[in-house]
Amino acid sequence: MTLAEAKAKFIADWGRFGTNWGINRTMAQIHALLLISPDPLSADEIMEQLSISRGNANMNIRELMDWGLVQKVIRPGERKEYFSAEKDIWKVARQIVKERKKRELDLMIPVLKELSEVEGDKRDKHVKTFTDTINNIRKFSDQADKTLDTMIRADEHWFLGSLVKLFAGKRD
Amino acid sequence: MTLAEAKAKFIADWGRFGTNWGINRTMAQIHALLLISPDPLSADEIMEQLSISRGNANMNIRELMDWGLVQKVIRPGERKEYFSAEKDIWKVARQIVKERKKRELDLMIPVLKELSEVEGDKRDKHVKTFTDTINNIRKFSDQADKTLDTMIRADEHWFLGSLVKLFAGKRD
DNA sequence: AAAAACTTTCAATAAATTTTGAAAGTTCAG
DNA sequence: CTGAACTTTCAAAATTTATTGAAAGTTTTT
Repeated sequence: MTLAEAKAKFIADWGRFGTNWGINRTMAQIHALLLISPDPLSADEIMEQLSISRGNANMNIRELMDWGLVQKVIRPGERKEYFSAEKDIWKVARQIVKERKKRELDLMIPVLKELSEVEGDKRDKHVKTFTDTINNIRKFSDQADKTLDTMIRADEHWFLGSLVKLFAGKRD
Repeated sequence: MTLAEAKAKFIADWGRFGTNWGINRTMAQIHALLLISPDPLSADEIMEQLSISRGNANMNIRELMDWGLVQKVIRPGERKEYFSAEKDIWKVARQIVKERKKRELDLMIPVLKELSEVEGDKRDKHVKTFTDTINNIRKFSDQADKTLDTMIRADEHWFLGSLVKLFAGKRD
């Protein structure tokens, strides 16, 4: 496989992968392109390489910056803005965990608390099943909240490795 | 908040949440409905409670069964099929991890291997950045593969709890 | 201050995904 | 077998999401 073929395949696959995770295809493709580019790229280069419009490129680059996965690079003496992606996948993973936690789990926890305070007679099985389920989800979420905070703080090359050892040790 | 209000809110929230994860709204809503139902529900009851069509209900129930999150319940002497969801969220989480791993990570690992074998001179920075990035992702994926397998095998109420202790201990 | 170089916005359009519902299929009791 | 009860399929329609591109906005140079 030539480099050009491999690049094209990686961009396509990463894009497809992204859509499974609620990320739009173009955003994932721009990310893929920047991950494999040795130097920062301008919006024009991204538009050209992915055959997308200026508006689309601009919007998705901004989104990637909001996620903390891409940075703007200004070259002295040049008007144009360039963009580069963090290439260390452990940092990328940590950043994604951090953002998703902030955007999802942190918003859900107070909602679950509110739902757990539903009125009604606990002897009614409908009430009981509801509160039991919500409380079960709350316990899980609270645990996940703490765990993810720890992972986010952990040293990059460390967290999954240690996790493996932990589980492996317990099992033997 | 009354039970009816709480149920409606939970179903709506769980549905919205699902769409962030590449799961369709209806599928997540059916799951939510079954999670809080003390007894199994028939397709007709699901259709009615969520105001959705028969085809939609059928399709998404089947998908939930494919994911191993919902089971068919046959009541002796009745023609109609009923459905119930696993209510233990730790089991639900494990099942989701297991399925996503199977559907995504297990497919991606061989692709990464193929991509890492790209031809070209390593002294070319384009080739170097490409292979370095792919290899970085491969290492991450291989680690994640092992870690997730361990998590999937772990006893239900255990894995995140122990994980938290590990991280907490390390930190202090 | 005007033009040039570039970035951002957003209404219109296109594409992808989801939903519907009627028809076809299946199973079973009589 | 036949019909009733139920489930599945799938093409068409509706909805949601993503993309375009031209116009507006901004910053820098002359």
